[in-house]
Amino acid sequence: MPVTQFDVASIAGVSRKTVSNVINGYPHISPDVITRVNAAIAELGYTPSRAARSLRTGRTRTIQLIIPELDVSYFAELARWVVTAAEERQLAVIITQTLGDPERERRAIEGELAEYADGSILSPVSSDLSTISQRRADSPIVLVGELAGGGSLTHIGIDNVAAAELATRHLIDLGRQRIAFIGAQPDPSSRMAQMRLAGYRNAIESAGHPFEPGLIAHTVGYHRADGADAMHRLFDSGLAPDAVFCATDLLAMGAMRAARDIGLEVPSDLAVVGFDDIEEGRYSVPTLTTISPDKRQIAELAVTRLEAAIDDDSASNGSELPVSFSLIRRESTEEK
Amino acid sequence: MPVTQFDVASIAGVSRKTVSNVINGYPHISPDVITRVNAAIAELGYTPSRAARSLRTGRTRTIQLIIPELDVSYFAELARWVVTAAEERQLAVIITQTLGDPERERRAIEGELAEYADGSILSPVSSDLSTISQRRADSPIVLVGELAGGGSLTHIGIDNVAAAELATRHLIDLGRQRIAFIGAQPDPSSRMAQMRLAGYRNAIESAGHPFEPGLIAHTVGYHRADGADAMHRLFDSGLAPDAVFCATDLLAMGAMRAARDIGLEVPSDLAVVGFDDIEEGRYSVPTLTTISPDKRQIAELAVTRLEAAIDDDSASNGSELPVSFSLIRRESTEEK
DNA sequence: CACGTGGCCTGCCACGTGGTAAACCTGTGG
DNA sequence: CCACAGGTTTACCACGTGGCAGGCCACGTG
Repeated sequence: MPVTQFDVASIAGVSRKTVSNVINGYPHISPDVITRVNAAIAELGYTPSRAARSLRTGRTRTIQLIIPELDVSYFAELARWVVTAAEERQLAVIITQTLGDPERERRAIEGELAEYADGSILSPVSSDLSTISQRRADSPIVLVGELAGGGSLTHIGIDNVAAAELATRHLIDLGRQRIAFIGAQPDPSSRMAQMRLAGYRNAIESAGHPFEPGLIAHTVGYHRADGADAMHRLFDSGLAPDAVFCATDLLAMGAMRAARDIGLEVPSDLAVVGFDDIEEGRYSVPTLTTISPDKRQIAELAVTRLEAAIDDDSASNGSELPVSFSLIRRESTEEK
Repeated sequence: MPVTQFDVASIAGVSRKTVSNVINGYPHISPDVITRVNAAIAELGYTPSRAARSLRTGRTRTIQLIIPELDVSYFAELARWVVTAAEERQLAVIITQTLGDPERERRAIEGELAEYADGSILSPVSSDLSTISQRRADSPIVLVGELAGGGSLTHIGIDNVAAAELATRHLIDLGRQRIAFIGAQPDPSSRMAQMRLAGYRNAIESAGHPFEPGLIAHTVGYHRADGADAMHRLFDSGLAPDAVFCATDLLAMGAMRAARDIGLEVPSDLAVVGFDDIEEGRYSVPTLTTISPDKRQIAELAVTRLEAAIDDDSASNGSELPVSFSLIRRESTEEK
């Protein structure tokens, strides 16, 4: 049987409401009563009922984090900082995985949990934004990931096109001639892949290189295995790239592993650049040059903006919050 | 303004309670009413209030997963499967990070969230079990990780001593003579480190090797950086190990990276075995031999047992559920 | 002395739901 | 034609909390 404010009140010798007032910091309470109530709370180990409080106030102090997969390093690191930032603000975090499935994503956005949570942070996969902004639930949503504009939603993320361009130009500056791209998606709804590919293409073409479709390797997902597969296919095609820009660090890890199996030396035979700056790339052999988005900042901003939108409904206007990024040079693109 | 059963009822032309009955599958309802109520629910997009339902029933269908750090691969993978298993059972998962801090761990176990959640899955760090079993909150707890017996709590995990012994014996069987251990902890409350060290020692001594304290490298944590530090220290000590068993895969990754920086070849100069079988080790250069606990099984068992303990209070007796493990041989311990 | 004034505390209500038990309706047998 | 049974629907209550408004008391002022 849970301890309620009634129990505390009877021990402290006050009314139940006074206990509530003490807990909520109501200004006009005598120091004596405050002491007695707090003592009773401590004695009984009273904990407010989250359910009752939520029912009364309409707030749950819970947010939902919707990501594709928790064990993909980028999302794990992002989740770490989201949970950390939320804890500082006394918010609980419910994590929902979409597994890249649009239907799961839709349920996460429109379902019971979205209604329960005060707000959601969504790392979208494939949903077009129209679905999102037309949903019934009225709790705010903050989008993290690609800065896909247009909607009435707040977006937080780096400029993917510019970042991909920077990464590719780095390879061009190294003097590489045949620069491949790993991680293109046949599905045009994957904005992330589209934007990173666009950045790659910009850099290639503005450097006067020809854009060769044969150097674009499509992948099913963004895991290590996909990167390894793509690398093997690129090699088998006979086009013999001397550099590759991978849409994610995990793809790059798989690609580097495959390169080694093929007998290519990284970076001398093949320079590799990734995207995400997961910790793994700081210790891999060789260490991985990559685009580093400030994940901690993304998480902090997302939680901060969400909290603002929760406290003040009008704050949920669709703003774009750019986050800084940088190119981290490591062994995988050292000069020959 | 949220849609409630009243709104549904007025559209369907029935009482509010009938709506509740339809939702909860009460047996005696005319097909006509069921149809009308369901139509009204769909029309309004009604979603039951989690808060009100929780207040009434005392159940939240939410569990808490308490782990040290979400971005440590082992926990990320474990969390993935916990969330997956929970979703199948319509349970929401709140993730709390302890960051290895006993105080945070205590709060997670005794605090408001533990009370709110129907139960918690805890990957303990340093708390002695007495604290846990004497807590006030009465929601069940399932421990995952080392099988630290004794308490009245359910434990799920592999036999750490036997697993560590198997890993170390593998190095012995390779003919290695000076086998180091990375990941010992000065704090004796870290059962995980103690058990894996004990297994290492068992294997060393039963093979007739001397147990050399100089080959035991202590670490502050279990991250890649700690492994790298430890490797450098081992090398600087002049003891020149020809093999090392690391308490976690991340330590092994750091150790392998440091070995390379030092100029040691893995596995020829130094064989390395890890523990956890994180995906990274399947693609690293070299790939990592490791102890593979069945993380998916651990997660499934944890969620299953927790659900059982929730539905039936008597099921929360302290049982020990062993999980299978195996040694995965990879490049880091290939024959010279 | 009477009357505010303001600090302190309390009673009442509603949030949305599910359990309990009673009311209703329909058809059947005496 | 009435009583009864069983299926169907409903009224009432409680879960634990915070907002609101009002009551009580001591003190200072006219």
